Amino acid sequence: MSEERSLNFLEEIIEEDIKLGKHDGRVLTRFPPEPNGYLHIGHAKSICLNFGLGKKYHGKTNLRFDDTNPVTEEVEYVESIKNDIRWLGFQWDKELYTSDYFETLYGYAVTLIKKGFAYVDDSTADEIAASKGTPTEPGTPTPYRSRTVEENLALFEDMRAGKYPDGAKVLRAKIDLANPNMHMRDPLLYRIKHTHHHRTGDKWCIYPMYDFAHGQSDSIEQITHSVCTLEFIPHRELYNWLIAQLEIFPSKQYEFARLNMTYTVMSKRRLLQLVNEKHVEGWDDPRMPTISGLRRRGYTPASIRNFCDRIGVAKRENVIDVGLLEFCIREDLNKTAWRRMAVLDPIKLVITNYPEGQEEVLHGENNPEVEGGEGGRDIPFSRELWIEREDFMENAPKKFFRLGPGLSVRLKHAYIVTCEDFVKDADGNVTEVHCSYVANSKSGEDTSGMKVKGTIHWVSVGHAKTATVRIYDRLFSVENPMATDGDFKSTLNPDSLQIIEKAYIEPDLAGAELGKGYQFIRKGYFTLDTTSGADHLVFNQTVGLRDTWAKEVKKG
RNA sequence: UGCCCGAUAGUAUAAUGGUAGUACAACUGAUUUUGGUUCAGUUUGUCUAGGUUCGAAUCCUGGUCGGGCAACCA
Repeated sequence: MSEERSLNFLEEIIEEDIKLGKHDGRVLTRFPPEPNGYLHIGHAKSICLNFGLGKKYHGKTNLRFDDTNPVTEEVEYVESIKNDIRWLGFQWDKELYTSDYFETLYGYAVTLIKKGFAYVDDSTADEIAASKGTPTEPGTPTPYRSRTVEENLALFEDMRAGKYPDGAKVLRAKIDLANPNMHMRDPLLYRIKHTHHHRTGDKWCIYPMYDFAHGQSDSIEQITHSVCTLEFIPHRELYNWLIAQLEIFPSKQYEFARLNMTYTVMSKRRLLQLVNEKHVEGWDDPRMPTISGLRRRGYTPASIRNFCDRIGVAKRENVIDVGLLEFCIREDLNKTAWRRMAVLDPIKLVITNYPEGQEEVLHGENNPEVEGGEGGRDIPFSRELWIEREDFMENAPKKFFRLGPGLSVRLKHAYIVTCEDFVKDADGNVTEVHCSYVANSKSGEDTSGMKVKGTIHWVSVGHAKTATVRIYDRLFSVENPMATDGDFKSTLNPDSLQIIEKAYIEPDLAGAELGKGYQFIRKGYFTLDTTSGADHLVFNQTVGLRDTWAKEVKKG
């Protein structure tokens, strides 16, 4: 631990604050999701950041649901969000809801009205938009801007009492219609929505806007460092203005660049679209960049935390290569996944000089990366085996270290075999490969002195179990689906899911556990799908192994 | 056209006036009973023009490029 890791800009700010004795050195952050969708890998970045900051500086982190818009929010989302955060390995200090502060927020609004800093406006949405002017032209006041404090107080009370229909009136801050920052041109504070809220039920028919809820909630909780994404930068002036007028705890807002990743989209709105239009199975489809999707795909919490650590935190717009995420999960699984053999695209291999009916039990370690191999399992061996179709070539090039007429390979954990013949069907497809084995070449007791370049995996025909295996590829076929001219969905990768109905797996895999990662030797990392059952195993591919041979072939 | 934010290898991210470093990617080689892993090595970078300074990625000025801002969304 000699290398001192450099600080990101937020850590620098916090360390400076601590040095200056701000808030007596206290650090309190928060993660503020709106319960209107599932969490994705971009949220994971924010979660790791906020909880990480809290932990690093001996502070705490609240989980606060930003539930000010009952139209889109649901309890289902609340539960999934809590589950995902826990699964990622973080524990919040307090579980809070902006809706818990509705009464306080209402009081704040009254305070603002009394100070002459807010008014009730009867204009329509279009009228208000027009009255705000444009970035280059100042706005103009609506006829309601000059209402008296008493009038505003009474009207606002009536709004709360439900005397007006949706959209009839809003409460606006009275700031500056000519401000170069559009967010300061009398922003909306409250709107009328006669909608059932997932927590407050029908108690309220007016709901605060983000700008009149977020900063105030931060302040109520005495959040010291309120970290959000770049698009809120222009809101910061308003955030500070409201806190100053209300004379409440001065939380401070800081902004960092959200995560973008190649070959996917990263907004709840678009992910919801993919779900609703059935381009994927659901929020937890293994191709989705959601936490639940990654979990079902076989990603581990550690690999995601590690990823968030490596991508860094800055204010520059960025697009992370999805290859880095894949590197992180391979790095983790290589050290932890138990090795097993599975043949996904089978052809039969017959060992012509191995006695019919003979069987033997071989041994394979669970994990060669660990001293002692973490134990092992028995692997039945016999005369007829399934091997991978791609491990045989009729006319093999020089660098093909697998089977072909006259070529020898090692069968993993077993014997060296030499190909002598093969059988084709009427269509010219190879159906069987005939080999002879070298009896004294058995793994662990090889006295043959033979050296072969290649080792291939296999499964005994008579002992094999079957499973459905799902192979996943990137959801989109272009790096940036949003950069396309038309609909981003036109760049969906039609081959993002390949289902192998009948793969042959070694018998031990029948006892595979949900949530555990396995390496199918030479193929990749796999995990049991949530829909898998004892009578019908279903595996999802988490990620393939690095494949330098495929690269070689591609190069020609 | 107003305001705001940003710009360092292909992608990210450090260097806080003093040797441009790290990770991923790419490439070469070694090892290997996984064409995996591991190990060794190579290639590639400060947007631009001025200025300040003994010295600038860093400070200043102008420009260029990218992003954001005019939801009764957050």
